[in-house]
Amino acid sequence: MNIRNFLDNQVSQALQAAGAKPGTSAIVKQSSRPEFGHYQANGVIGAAKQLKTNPREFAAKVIDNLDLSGIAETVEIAGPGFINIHLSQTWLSSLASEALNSESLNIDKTDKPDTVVIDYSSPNLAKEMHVGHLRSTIIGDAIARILEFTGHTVIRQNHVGDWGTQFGMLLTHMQDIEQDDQSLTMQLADLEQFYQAAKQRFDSDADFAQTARDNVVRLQSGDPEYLKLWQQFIDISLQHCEDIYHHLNVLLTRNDVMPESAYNNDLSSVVEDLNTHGLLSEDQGAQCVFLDEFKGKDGKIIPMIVQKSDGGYLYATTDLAALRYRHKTLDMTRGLYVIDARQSLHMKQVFAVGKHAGFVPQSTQLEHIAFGTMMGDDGTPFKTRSGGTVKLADLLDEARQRAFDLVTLKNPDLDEQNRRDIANSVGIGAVKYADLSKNRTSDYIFNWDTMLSFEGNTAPYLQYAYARIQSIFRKAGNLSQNHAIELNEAAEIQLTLKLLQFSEAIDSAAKDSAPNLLCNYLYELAGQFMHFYESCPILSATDAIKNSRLQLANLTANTIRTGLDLLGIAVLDRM
RNA sequence: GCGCUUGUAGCUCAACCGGAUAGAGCAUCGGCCUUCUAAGCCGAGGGUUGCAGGUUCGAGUCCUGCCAAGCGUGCCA
Repeated sequence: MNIRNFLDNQVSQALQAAGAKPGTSAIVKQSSRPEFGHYQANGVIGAAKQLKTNPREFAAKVIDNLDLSGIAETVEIAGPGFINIHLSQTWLSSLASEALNSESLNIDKTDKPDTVVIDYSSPNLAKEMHVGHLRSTIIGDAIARILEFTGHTVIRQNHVGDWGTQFGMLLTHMQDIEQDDQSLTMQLADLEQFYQAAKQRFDSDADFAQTARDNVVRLQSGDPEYLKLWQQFIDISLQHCEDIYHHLNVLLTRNDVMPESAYNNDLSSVVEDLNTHGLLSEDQGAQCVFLDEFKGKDGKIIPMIVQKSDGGYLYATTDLAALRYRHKTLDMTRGLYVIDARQSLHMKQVFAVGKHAGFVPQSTQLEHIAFGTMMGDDGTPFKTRSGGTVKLADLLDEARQRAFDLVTLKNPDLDEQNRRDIANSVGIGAVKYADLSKNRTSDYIFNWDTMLSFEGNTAPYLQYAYARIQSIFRKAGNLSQNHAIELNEAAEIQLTLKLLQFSEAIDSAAKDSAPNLLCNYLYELAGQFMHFYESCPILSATDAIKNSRLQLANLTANTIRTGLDLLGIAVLDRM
């Protein structure tokens, strides 16, 4: 049940019954201030303007056509012609009971399910995952979970980079130390160092460099020995990724991996298809697509190059092949690409060329879910103190360690294993939430102290609210189900209303692929709960009130758990 | 040159197809632990929403022009 949508429908119908043009929307929103009720309709004024009538008089006519008996306590005209709706407390409490008795918290599934292909994480397997992969991985994972929850068919695609010239260098280095199996396993345990070692040989040893280049050709021509070596390297690198995904509580598995190399055999036909559609033109030896829509004020068109003058293909070609595959084989109706904002021109080109070439129908909804760069305190891209890239594994270790220190400080009596477990959820949750709670389009400043202060709008705040509720339940003993919810105190009403708005938060997060909207909601919910917790004692209240408040606490816990789960963040019974 | 993105409190960020008095957290200051976990709660101060115009009942939000920053822009991904 999405209350906003429900009221919007009701008021919109009344609006049209009162004489507004068909299709006029009531624009119902949550009220901006408590004295304006629970919801306000903003569309009446504009509709009255269109009809050239007095907004307040028109609003009265709309109310005459609006029947919210049993739902609204009062419906009133305010200001220049707003309609303020105060919901009935009995309606709110009955909705809360319904949510409590529903598996899905009474959240509606979409009536227009899409097959959404979501491309996220997509690291390059030549190196170890670093902080540059963090945002795509956790934002994409949250969006995938949210869309799945709202009833869409979600197909995850981890478009890993497993092909390219660096592999010649890596495999050659690997081959040289393969004789000693033990040593190889050890060296591959740190892929970053392995890459650096191979790179150093490549740069300083001309013979090695030549062998590496020859080996790229051997690999690409399908030499079985080299393919075997390559497969071995890829397996190990993927295992590194899976370890990270596991620690991060990200749902990607090996089944979701659809590597670049999988499209190798499609690339030439992509170029042929473009030619068939008359999109291809040769320029300075390269095969290009020039589209008018990429023409600037200066009259120049930025082309998309799909084949180099030496005959090699580019990532644009691979992306087009992937697009075609996602339509033909996966039946995608909506495609989301959770990729760095710097690729926005590239994504626009892929989408435009893909549609012109008929790789996907015009109706397919293709979206670049862009996000900003992760910055350090100084406003430059996030690096280690010595200027190197930060390995994701190290970053997560630090988060867990810092959280462990804090848990130990706050709760020294818990045994160590317990504190480790709590620290894992708190540390990882804090890292993810800090990112997810921000509007993804702007650059993101990563700061340990802000993130792991564990105060204010952070994952631990939400986890703490949940842990407090669990503590109450432990003390309350058996929880009687299905007890009536009585709303008397302002804090109870506000909490209930907020609980019932979970559906609205999920819908807006799904619509805009914006997990931060869900974060905002959960933070406000936890805040409402904290307020309720302080002002409405539960266990010491009389039975009727105690049971009622326990129901509210229970629904709050279910909502926080579900909401955090959609973000890929765990809850804790104690912390 | 052209294009994309961003500019809101000292700092990090919100503000839901334009809505009523622009909200939080951190930091600062002041209160609250014999009462369900103080990782909490209550309160105070802090703003010309980069600048200038425009559109209208109403603009942080839309349009135009400037300013500033970042990124991208034919054979890396």
